[in-house]
Parts: sequence; C-alpha cells; structure tokens
Amino acid sequence: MATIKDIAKRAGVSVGTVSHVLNGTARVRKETREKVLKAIEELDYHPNSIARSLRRRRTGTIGFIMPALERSLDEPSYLMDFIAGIVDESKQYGFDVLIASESHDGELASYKRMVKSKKIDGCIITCTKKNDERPVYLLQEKIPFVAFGRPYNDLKFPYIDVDGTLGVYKAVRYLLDLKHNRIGFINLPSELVCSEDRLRGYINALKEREIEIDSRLIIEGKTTRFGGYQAMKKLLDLTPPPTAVMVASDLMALGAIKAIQEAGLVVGRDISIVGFDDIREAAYTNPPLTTVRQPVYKIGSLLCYMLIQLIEGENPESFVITPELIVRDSCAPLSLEK
Amino acid sequence: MATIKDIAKRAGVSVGTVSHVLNGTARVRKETREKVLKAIEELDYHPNSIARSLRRRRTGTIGFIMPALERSLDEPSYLMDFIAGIVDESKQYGFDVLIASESHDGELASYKRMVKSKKIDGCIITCTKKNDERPVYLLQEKIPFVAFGRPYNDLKFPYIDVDGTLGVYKAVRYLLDLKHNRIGFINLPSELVCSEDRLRGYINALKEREIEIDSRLIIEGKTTRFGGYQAMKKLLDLTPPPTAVMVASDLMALGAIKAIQEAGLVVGRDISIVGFDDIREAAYTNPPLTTVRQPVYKIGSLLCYMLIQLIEGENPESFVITPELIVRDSCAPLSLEK
DNA sequence: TATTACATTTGAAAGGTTTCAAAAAGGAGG
DNA sequence: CCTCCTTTTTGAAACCTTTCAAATGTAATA
Repeated sequence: MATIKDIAKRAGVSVGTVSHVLNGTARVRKETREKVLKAIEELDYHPNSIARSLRRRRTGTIGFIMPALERSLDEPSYLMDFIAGIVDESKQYGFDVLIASESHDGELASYKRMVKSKKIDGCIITCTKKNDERPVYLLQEKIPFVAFGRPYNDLKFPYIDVDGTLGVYKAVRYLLDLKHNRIGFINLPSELVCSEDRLRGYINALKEREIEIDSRLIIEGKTTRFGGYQAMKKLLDLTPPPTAVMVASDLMALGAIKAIQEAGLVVGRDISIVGFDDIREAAYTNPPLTTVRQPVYKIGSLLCYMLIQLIEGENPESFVITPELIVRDSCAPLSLEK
Repeated sequence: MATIKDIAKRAGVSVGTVSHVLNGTARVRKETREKVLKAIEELDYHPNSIARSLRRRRTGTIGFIMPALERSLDEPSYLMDFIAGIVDESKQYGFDVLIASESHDGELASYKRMVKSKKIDGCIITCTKKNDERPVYLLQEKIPFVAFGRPYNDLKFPYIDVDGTLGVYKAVRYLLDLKHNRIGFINLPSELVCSEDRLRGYINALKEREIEIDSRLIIEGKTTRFGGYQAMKKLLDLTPPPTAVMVASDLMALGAIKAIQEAGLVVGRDISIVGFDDIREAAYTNPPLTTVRQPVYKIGSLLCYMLIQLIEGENPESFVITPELIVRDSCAPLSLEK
C-alpha cells in the first residue's frame, strides 16, 4: 500500500512537500503540486489516518455510547434516529463515529475505555440522570462532550434539551380543553433529569385551571413498553379511573394502549392518551397517537455539530427546543364519552 | 498524560520491558514485572491505542455501515438489534465498532473511506443485493469482512444467512393448513438477494399442495411500512382478494395491517397475515403478528465473532440458520371467515 | 556584482508504541 | 576463575505522518 514516501519518490520531491500539498499547510509551486497530485492519483494513495492521528493528536472520531437504560429491552425507540443524525452529520465534517454500549459493570467503564485509549476526540451523551457520573468524569478529564439533556447539579457543559415542561403543559392543556378534568400522568423514572421537568408541566397545567393534584393519578414506570403497560393497569384500577392520560414517552404509551385495549376500552373514545417523543410508531398505532414531538434526528445532528465545534476550540451555544404537539386521533372530548 | 516512557523511567527499566509486561511478549522477572505494574498503577497509565495501531498495523476496530435501504424512512427495523449484537460482542474481544452511513453518492464511497483510511481491521455488511459491488470491492482489496446474507454470483466469503425459503415455506404451509388456498405474497424488492429465496418458499409450498400460482397474487414492495401498505391495497383490489397474505418483512406487514384496517376488515378474522423477521413491534400489533423469526441480535453477535476470527487469521465457518414460525393471533382458519 | 527579500523546498524530529537482534546478567560445571 | 548456556533486559528501528527551522532558489534592488 502506498505511503507518503512512495508519493514523494515518484513525484521527485520530499515528503514534507507532499504533506503540504495534502494539507495546504504551505504554498507550493503549481507545477510541483501537480506532480504530487499526479503521483497520488497514479498510486491511489490515501493518507494513513492512524499515523496522522498519532502525529496530530486528533483522531477525527467521536464516540457515542448507547445508554443501557434504553436498551433494557432493545425496544424500538428514538435511539436509531438519534444515531442516524449523529452519523450523517459527522460525515459532513469528515468525522467518524465510534459506538459502544454501556458496560454492565459500572456506568463509566465504557467511557474510560474510549477516552483513555485516545481513540476519540470527544463524545456525545444522552439520557442524563440526576447525579450522573459521566459529565463529572468527562469534565474532570477535560474530554470535549455534549449532551442531550440539560445539566443537573450546576455542572456546566454544552447541551440541547427539549422543553419537557412546556411540552407536557401543552399536551395537558389540550386535554383540559377537551373537558377532561381527571387526567392521569405516567412519568419516566425519577432518576432521569427530564422526568422532573415533565412532571412540572403536568402540575402547571392543572394548577392553571385550579384543579387539585391527585397523587394517585401520578405514576412512575420503567421506560419500556411494559413499564407503560403496568402503569396504565394501575390507573385503570382506580375508582373512578382517569378519563385521559398523559404518558411521558411514546414507547410507554404503546404499552398503555395495550392495557387499555385489554380492558375492553377504546383509545380515543373511552379514554384519551397523549404520548411524548413522536417515535415512528406513533403514527401507526390504532388510533394514531397524539403526542409531543422531539425532533430526535435533528437533535442528534445538531449535537454532533456542536461537539465538532467544541473539539475545534469553539464555544457552541446550548439551547432548549420548544416541542410541538402533534394531534392525531387518540383523544376525544369528554362529553362524547358519556 | 503518561506514556510508556514515563512508566519505564519510573520503574527504572527500558520501554521494551514495559511493553513486554503489557503484552506478555517475553518473560520478565517477577520483581521487574511488579515494579512496572506498580508504576502503571501509580501514573494511571493507559496505552495509546493509536500509537499501538500504527505499530501493530491493527486497529482493534471493526466497521459497520448502515444500509441506505433500511434507512429510507429511518423506520424501526431489525437494525438497532443487529447493531447491539455487534457492539456487545465486539466488546468481549476488546474491539470497537465504527459506524457510518451509506453515502448517497455511490454505494461504495463509505466503504472506501473506511478501508483506505486504515481505521478498521474489517467490516460487516448486511442487506446484500444481487450484483452488489461491496463484496467484490472488499474481496479485491483483501479486507476481511463477513455478511448477513449469502453470497450471490459465486463469490466466496463468510456469511450467516437465514433460510428464507424454509421460513416462508413453513409460514405458507401453516396458512394452507388453515385451509386458505388463495394466498397473497408481498415480497421484498427483487434486487435483494433474499427476496428470491423467500419467493421460492412460497412457490414450493403451493406446488406441494398442487395449487396453481396466480402471479397477480405476488407483489413486490419497498421495504418500508408504506411499501407494505401500498402492496396490500393492490391485493385488496383483486376480485376476489386473497384470504391470507404472506408478507416478506414485518415492517411491511405493519403497513399491510393498516391497509386492511382501513378497508374495514379485521386481521385474524377476515384476512390472515404472516410476517417475517419478528421485530419487536410484531408482538404488539393488534392482533399480535404471526411471523417467522430471525434472531437478529444473535446474528449480529455471531457475525462479529466470525469477523474477529477472520481478522486473526482463522477461517470461520459460514452457516444458515433455520428460522422459526412464531404463531400469534393474526391468522385464522378459512372456515371461520365464511 | 553583491545584497536583500521573498517564495519554495527540504530534512529531521516528534508522536507512542512494538519487535528483534544483541547485550547483559545469572547460574552451573569444570 | 573461566566457559558455556539460559534467562532477562536493552536499545534502536520501524510504523506513517506533520511540522518547524533551516536551506535553497529566484527575483528585485542597490
């Protein structure tokens, strides 16, 4: 396989010159450049990126570690879209994406491996938890990183977040406008940073209408379909059960729908459901799910861009995205149900 | 950050010795080893894998490129499971996974980039097509690779495949046993190697029962939910429409179910459906989908293992997996429908 | 012609490992 | 104490780039 030396020899110049042609790091006479380019073409030379990384102290690779949480059942979720966003964007800048899975032994093991081995220039984290060790570690080791999800405990790092409070607020207000006044809320596990935000949206909406919060209507479940299924069962056991339910993730909403169907009720007639995420499946449930959209692919690609900025020494701006309520057919006015 | 030199200095030995301790490439006296290990511990030293890769001419990284086909709509599909299988397995052997997406400009561009840049030791391909350029290229460049899907055009490479012919055959025979005799078949695009196999299974099953093949009942669709939806519409327009349909992918089956529901029919009563893949959603459709299971996570991890063997100079055995029919509730005997 | 300034090119070091031949150390036998 | 053999350790080359100071070439100016 051709190396830079072969090119130098063939073009009759020094390796330094070839390097300059390759990287534009110095002026080189036009004729010389052309000789070099010709040799490169003829030998089908491609720089060895490993050698390059070693010398430059930059690998052109970013890391992403699949959160174990989302993979508990390897269920369909936003993850594939998110990764696609990262990968597509990274390509624009000549970066590659190294992917790993969270080790079962200690959260941090994978990050340490990635970071210490020097294979990556920075990484993207998602699904931030309260008291998450990862940002602390990455900050301390001075590894560039960006996160999907806002910082907790006054740590400082670049992030993108979706305004979960606003999203849930919009959704619940929508249910209230449909005359529902006994609205359940199925939330994410409280260890997740975003679960608190979403709960606040629920509370805000109810308070605004001066509806008393009934804590029995608020249930926390695992982030899986089954988690939603179980939570919904509990809500259906209440007397009276809620006439509408806000579910903090679509995946859980799918489980909730199943629970409702099993109880012989019809979603969108007997009981209204709103989800959160707008995963692909949401448009295909029966009835199609009304939900709060998080543009996950976009967030993936934006985060990737931010990370690359950070790696290049710039200072990307963090921001919060305003989610949109996507109205489909899983909700109906209360009056119809009577 | 500590380098091997720092360790050598601190332990009072040469770098060569440290390297030997690290890799077990030579005997070193117990005391010496302990001195070295102590220094490593104290300085929290981790070998720089880039330097190591350069010298060893091995990166400890394998590549996977997301097929554009499956991503046309980034729909949930087997891909996430497949990747998880690869990533989890690679970890066992200290390999990392580099992930890229297929370029729109020319199939091969991503592979060339990965391969030529020397970032990977080998790669995994999936979704092989008839006249696929990728295996040809990889073979020619002598890049170790393994494939999910058998070779076409007498190329030779290690692969794992699922016996699509047998899978479809089993499924169709199951429908025949339920007394259906007008069975539709929605197939994958014919450019895919596996589409032909699956069609053969359909034909074999019908021939065995001496049922004539009606070519109007065989439709090819895109590998998306919408593709299945469109194909099903066409089948429903036939007079008479089929009483049962074999769909060559679950994702397409989801679309088909939607089309059936829109036509006011009930899946599992008015019309029977069998899918192929057993994606996560299959268990959650209404009614749950009877389908042919491909153990995708397992295939991902097995392929990963095979690739690593290949990289290490061994000669992994290719094989074909016998798929299993998972019976759920989307099929009913013909008699009931009358 | 000698001097200066500038554009272009070069050579070698550096980046952090592995590996191999050779050197050093240690032990046994004479 | 010397020789021979084995075990352990060493030093330097190699992997392929980038980069920087220095060298060379060229043209313009005095």
